[in-house]
This record gives sequence, C-alpha cells and structure tokens, in this order.
Amino acid sequence: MKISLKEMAKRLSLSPAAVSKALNDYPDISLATKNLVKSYAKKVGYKANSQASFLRSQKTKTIGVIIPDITNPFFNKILKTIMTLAQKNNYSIILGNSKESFSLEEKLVNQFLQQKVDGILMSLANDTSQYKHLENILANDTVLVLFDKVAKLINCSKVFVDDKDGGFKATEHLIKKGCTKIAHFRGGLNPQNSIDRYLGYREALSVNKISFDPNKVLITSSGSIEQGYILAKKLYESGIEIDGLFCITDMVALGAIRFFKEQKIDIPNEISVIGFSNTMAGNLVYPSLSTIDQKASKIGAEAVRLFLSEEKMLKTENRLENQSLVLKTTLIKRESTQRI
Amino acid sequence: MKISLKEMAKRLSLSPAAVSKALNDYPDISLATKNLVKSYAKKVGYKANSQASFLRSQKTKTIGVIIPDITNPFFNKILKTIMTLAQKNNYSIILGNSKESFSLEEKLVNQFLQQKVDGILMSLANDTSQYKHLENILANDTVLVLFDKVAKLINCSKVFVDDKDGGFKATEHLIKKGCTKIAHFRGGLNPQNSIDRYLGYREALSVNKISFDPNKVLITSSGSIEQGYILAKKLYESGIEIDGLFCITDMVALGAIRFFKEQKIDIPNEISVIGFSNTMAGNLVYPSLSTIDQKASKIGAEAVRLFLSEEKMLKTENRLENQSLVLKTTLIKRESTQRI
DNA sequence: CTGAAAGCGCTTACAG
DNA sequence: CTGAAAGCGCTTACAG
Repeated sequence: MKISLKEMAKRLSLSPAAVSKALNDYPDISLATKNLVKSYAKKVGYKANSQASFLRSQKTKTIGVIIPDITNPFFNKILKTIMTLAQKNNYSIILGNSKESFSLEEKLVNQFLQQKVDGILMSLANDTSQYKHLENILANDTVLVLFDKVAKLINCSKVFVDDKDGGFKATEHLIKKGCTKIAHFRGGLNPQNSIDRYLGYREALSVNKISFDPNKVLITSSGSIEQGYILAKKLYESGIEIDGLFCITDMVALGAIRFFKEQKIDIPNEISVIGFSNTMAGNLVYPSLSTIDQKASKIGAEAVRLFLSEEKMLKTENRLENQSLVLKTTLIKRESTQRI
Repeated sequence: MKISLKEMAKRLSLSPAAVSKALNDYPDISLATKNLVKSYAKKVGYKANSQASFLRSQKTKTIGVIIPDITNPFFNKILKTIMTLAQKNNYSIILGNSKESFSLEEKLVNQFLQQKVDGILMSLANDTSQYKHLENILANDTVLVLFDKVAKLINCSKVFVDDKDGGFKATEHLIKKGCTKIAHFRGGLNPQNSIDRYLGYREALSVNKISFDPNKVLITSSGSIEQGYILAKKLYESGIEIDGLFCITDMVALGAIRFFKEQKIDIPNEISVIGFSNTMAGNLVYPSLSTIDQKASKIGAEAVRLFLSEEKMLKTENRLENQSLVLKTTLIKRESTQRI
C-alpha cells in the first residue's frame, strides 16, 4: 500500500537522490525525469513522510500557536486568520490552550520547542509574569511573535492594541454623552491590557477635569458575565452613584447591564455602559452594546506576516528584526450609550 | 547551546543507546545510571528532538483535528474539550479549519496523513459528499473518529447527536405550548444533521396530527443570523400565517426574532421560537431563546476516548473496533416559548 | 544531468 | 546491566 521514496526509485531505475530532487523541483534534473517521477508518484499516491523530510532539512513548516482561552471569540477570530494565512503559506498549526495558566503555557512552549516548530505565535496567560520560557524560545533560534497580551520586556516581534488609547476613547465617549460619574470595572492588576485600559480611563477623566474616585473602580479577574453582574450589584448596594460605566470586556458589560435591567434602571439614560472587544453578542442584545473594536483579524494577519518576515530574515541574514506593531482601536457606538 | 543525545552520551562516557534507554525508563538499565543520566539531562536542559524520535518509533503522539468552522461556538466547545484531554494524555493537536469546503478538507486530510498523525478527529464539511479521503485515512492504518457531522457509510468510530430526536423535541415543545402553525427554517439538503432535524420536525407534526405544509419550510444554507432575518422577512411577506418557528440553529432563530421584533410581533405569544445548539448568545438576548442542547463537551470527550481506545486496539490487536456513539439532546426552555 | 554516500537524531533488536 | 550496529525515510553536499 504505502510506498517509500526508495521503493519508487527502484521501480523507476533511478537513484533515491534523483527521485527526491525531481519531486522537489531541483533545477539540475531533466524535465523528462521530473515528469516521469511526478506522474508515477501521483499514480501510486506517493506522499513524502514529513517526519523524515523535517529531520533531514531541519525545517518543520509548522507554527505553534498558544492562546489563553480558546473559547473567547476575540482569540478565536485571531486564530481563524492565523490559520487561513498559515495554510496559504503551507504551514501547519499546532495549537495550545494555556487556559490563562502560566505553568501550562510553559509546558506548551517546551513541547513546541521539542517538536522543532519553526516559530511560536502566542498571547500570554494572565498570570504569566516571568519570561524564562520566552527567552528559551529565542535561545533556540525559533521565531517568537507575541500578540495581544505581550511582554514589553522581551525583545521579539509583537503585535498589540493600544489599550490605553482604547480605554481613553471609551471613557471620553461616555463623557461626551454627558456622564460625569463614571465607574470602571477593570481587570486584574497584572495583565498589561488591564493596566493600560485603566490608565486610559484615568487620562480621559483627567483631561476632562473630572476628579478620580477610587471607589468607582472595581476589579474583575475572570472577565465573565457573572462577574459583571456581581460587581454591578456590589456597586449598586454600596450606594455609590454613577451615570456611566466602562467595562474591561463586553462580557462584563453584559453582566452589569443584566443586573441594572433587573433593577429597572434605564440603560443608557440613567447609566450608559460601554464594553471592550466588540464581541458578536454585544450586537445581539437589547440595548445593543457600545464597545471598542480591537481588529482581531488584523492582529492575526500581522502576527503571521511578522512571523514570515522574521523567518526569512533568519534564513538569509541569520538575525531577527523584532518589529513591534501597535494597532489603534475603533469606537463602536450603539444603543447602550445613545442617550435621548 | 543545544545538546544532542550523542553528545550527552560522550560526556557521560556512556553509549547513546544506554542514554536513550535511561531517559525512556527502560527496565534493563540500572537505577544509578538512570539517575545520573536524568539529572545531567535536566542540568543541561536536554530535550529529545521529537522529529527524530517519531521517525524511529513511528508514533508521533499527534492528533489531527479538522473542524468545519472554527469560530462556531459549538465546535469551539468541542475543540476545547478535545485539547484538554489530548494534553492530559500527552498528545499534540494539529488543527485544520475546513471552512465547510470539501476540497480544503481533503487537502488537510492529506497533509495530516503525510505528517503521520496517530489519528484524525473530524467533523465533515457541509459539502462533503464523497469519502475517498476518509477511506484513505483508514487505508493508512490511522485512527479515524468522526464527530457531529459524520458519514454514515464509512466504517469508523463516530460520535454524534440524535438530531432527529432533537428536532422532534423542539417541535413537540412548540406544539405543547399550543402552536399549530409551525414553520421550520431548515439547513441545506445535503448535511445529515439538517435532514435529521427536519425529519424530527415532520414526525412531531405527524404524531400530533398536524398536517405538514411545505410552504412553511424554508432553506438556509449558511445558518447565519442574517439568513434568519431574511427568511423571516420572506415568510412574513408571503402572507403565510404561523404561530411557531423551529430553526436549525440558534443564530438563525436570533435573526428571525430580530425581524419579528421590528414588526412589533410579540415573541413568544404571537410566535414562539426555538433554536438548536444552546449557543451562549441565546441566553443573553431578550427574550432569551429556547433551544436544544447538544452537549458539546461530551461529544469532544467521547471523541478523544474513542481515539485512545482505538489506538490501543490497533497497537495490541492490530484491528479497529469502530464504535458508534449516539448522544441524546436536551430541551432547554426559555422565554422565547414561554407563553402567557 | 544522475548517482553513491553520508547523515539528520534518535530507538531498537541483538549480542555479550 | 551496557554497547555496537543498524535503521527510520528522507535530503544534501560531492563527484562524475
């Protein structure tokens, strides 16, 4: 059934070397031989054993992708684009789901290195705060592209969103709509995007001469709908008055809105709410959710583009360029901030 | 920097064979040697080159997974479970997104076979109607597990949902709520799940002595929100009266509901709507969407379990068992069918 | 333009 | 308990 290159060579009375070269279109093989070999290979359904080719050529044509949460629609969109472009360039994808866990992330990196992937494209887990595993990637002459959740200290290629600017836009939008008592449900203290969105919030307040009130900032680590609901309840029961709310993610915003609706609070007229990410769900609910779009597929496309360019650089000049790309966000205005 | 097994052997004054066996815990190596080798390997950060091990041992510890739409939350949940269990059993995942295209699916299968994956777990694309590529997997002594969208004609392991029963449950639920003029937005004519849900709809009508009206059945191929909206509009403008609607997916149902709401039609009292899949979005909208739950993570878990058991069977008895597993669905009652 | 030889980095019978 | 040798299935200098 299965036939090896050697066996094909024997049947065609050629050397294995000639057959290999013919299949791989080496210029020093006659067209006649190439045609003979290729048509025979097609006839018997010959497929080269990738493991063997890889071992010899030291290139696996494989990219390792690590994502913190595979069910998150934002990462999903990024992944989709990465896969489409990888396929187009004849790369396979080995996928890892770190589940926001540093130790799993570390394990996946080691596993991928062992498998000799040509590059690793990854977004860091929330509790990743040391970077030995990333340095290890670079030390192994493997291309590393960080996207979305990146480590600023590591010298590699990066694509990420200007979160501070995004947080600023979201908050300023609320201010323009007339909100003056604006709360913020932020993420954990560690992840860079959580910090930056918070800083954007602070800056928008400051630029607009609205004094900052730490009691209006609550922390959600999970970023889930349930947490949004719970934080909204906590804020409401604490008696702190607000007329605007900027949430770190759409999910948190949807949870908060659900609580406010249960309290018969008019969204957006009593409290305007804005999320972050432009998840599809935000467009399905009533009131539809204003949000900040992060251009997921652009992030994915740039990550692959950077990988390909680094890979080429490594091959031709044996060095990396380490480009950083910062993408701007876009404000999406919907009903949850459309005051009458 | 990087060190090979051979180099390690030299430094430890051992043979490469002994080092390899020590690392892989062969029983015929002394504990002292094992400890020596392992601790040294750890010290210098030695990691076996997977490509080389694979080539020699003919096992890649890799599973190829092919999914028709990677952004679909249902497949996503399945994928998540598959990945968690694969990781737990020390398998890597190579992922392919067929985008519902037969030719891409075929290409991915060939690519995976070339990479000598130990098994392929896949859900078929909607326009897959010939199965040579599947037979090819089996002919290559590679385990094949089909899930959700399966080919009944192919003799391999399968996990899928009893779609006919699901369609029956959905339709009967509408009937129990008092609906007598029930429309169905079905999927394409080819996919098995589309056919089966439709058959369940027919059977529920027939069992309950409601005459079938072909004008109340419309076809959506994409299964998108937009199509749901368009079909609802088409039905509405055609003047055909209905008081219940069963949609092939939640997305189609959400699109239909959006149109009906724009027409100020009372959901559920004028028209009750039920979807299929139990997508998260269905729980976020108002009215929340009644639906049929397909137990995505159960499907994923069973797919991996079947793979592992087939893999073992192949190793020990050199044959496959080809088990088929049919999972029952569950009715989820929410507001979109909760008549007052 | 084609072939003989070496080798990628491991593992696996086999011998002792 | 350890080692020498062969080999997994390819590709790549090198020679002619």
